[in-house]
Amino acid sequence: MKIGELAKAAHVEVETVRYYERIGLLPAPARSDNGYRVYAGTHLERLAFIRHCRALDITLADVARLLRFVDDPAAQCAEVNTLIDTQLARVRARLDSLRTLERQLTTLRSQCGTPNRAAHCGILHELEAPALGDACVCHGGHTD
Amino acid sequence: MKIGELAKAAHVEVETVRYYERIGLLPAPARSDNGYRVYAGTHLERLAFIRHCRALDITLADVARLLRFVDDPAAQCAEVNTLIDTQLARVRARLDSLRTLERQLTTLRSQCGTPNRAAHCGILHELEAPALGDACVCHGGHTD
DNA sequence: GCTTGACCCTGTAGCGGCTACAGGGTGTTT
DNA sequence: AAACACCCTGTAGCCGCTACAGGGTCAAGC
Repeated sequence: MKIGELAKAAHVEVETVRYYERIGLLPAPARSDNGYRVYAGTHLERLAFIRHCRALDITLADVARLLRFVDDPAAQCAEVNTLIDTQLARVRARLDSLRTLERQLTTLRSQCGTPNRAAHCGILHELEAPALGDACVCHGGHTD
Repeated sequence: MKIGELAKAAHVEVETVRYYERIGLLPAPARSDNGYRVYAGTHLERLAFIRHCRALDITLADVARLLRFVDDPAAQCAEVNTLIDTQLARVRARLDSLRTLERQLTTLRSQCGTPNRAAHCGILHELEAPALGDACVCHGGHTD
């Protein structure tokens, strides 16, 4: 399998495959006489594993950690649980902050009904508010 | 006001202030005899404006656009509304995808009750599944 | 046999939004 | 006079790719 075929099979860009090799996530494959990379089925499996993790927004550093378990089936997998838990906590924290952000932006948006001169624009006015030490509609009572 | 004082007042790193100047968001201030930057109140206002926008996760490119309205109070502010709407749409899209992600990770996490050998770890097993063309618990029936 | 086009190679730079140095100068305090 | 906090410029690093530039290789069609 050449790199283009591998990439297509895994729905990944060719450059991404080379990138994963460069950072050591994907082992360097054999080369044919002309210098082209030649991949085996195990490479596709590993690449699919990586992409599956990435679809779950797991960092490449954590993917590397998970791959160590793939490579060492006899190891205890407690760290795998911890890693998924941490990832879940990260996602939930980000969810919380995005929910807050949504509220803030909605409130901010409601400050401008009909477009106006910038000088009287409710949105710009609110964005400027904390600069003057006032409270703003989007960030509750405090100016941060 | 020296850069350290400005930074402290706006709860920003000194490097960030210099960075904003370098990319043209913050106008270059006057310099004192020793070459130190000397800031006026308007700089603090502008910096607070930028940070307020950043707290709302508005990109620096969009902040630059907003600042143009601050600088030109006679302009029509319709673009401001559009910009906030776009930002809100971005946040909501990200919220959707994070909610999906949370479900997927929760399902994945449930695959491992008690830590085990990696060879029998339900989580690793599920992460490997699509590599073998099987369905995985986290991504529904299809293999992505 | 010569061109076209699709593919492959290496190496490097860019994205955003900072952050962190290195290697220097300045200014106040002890 | 030394210690320390602050300031300066310039550059490189973070993440996870993506996009070149500048080449080589190979099969198909004329």
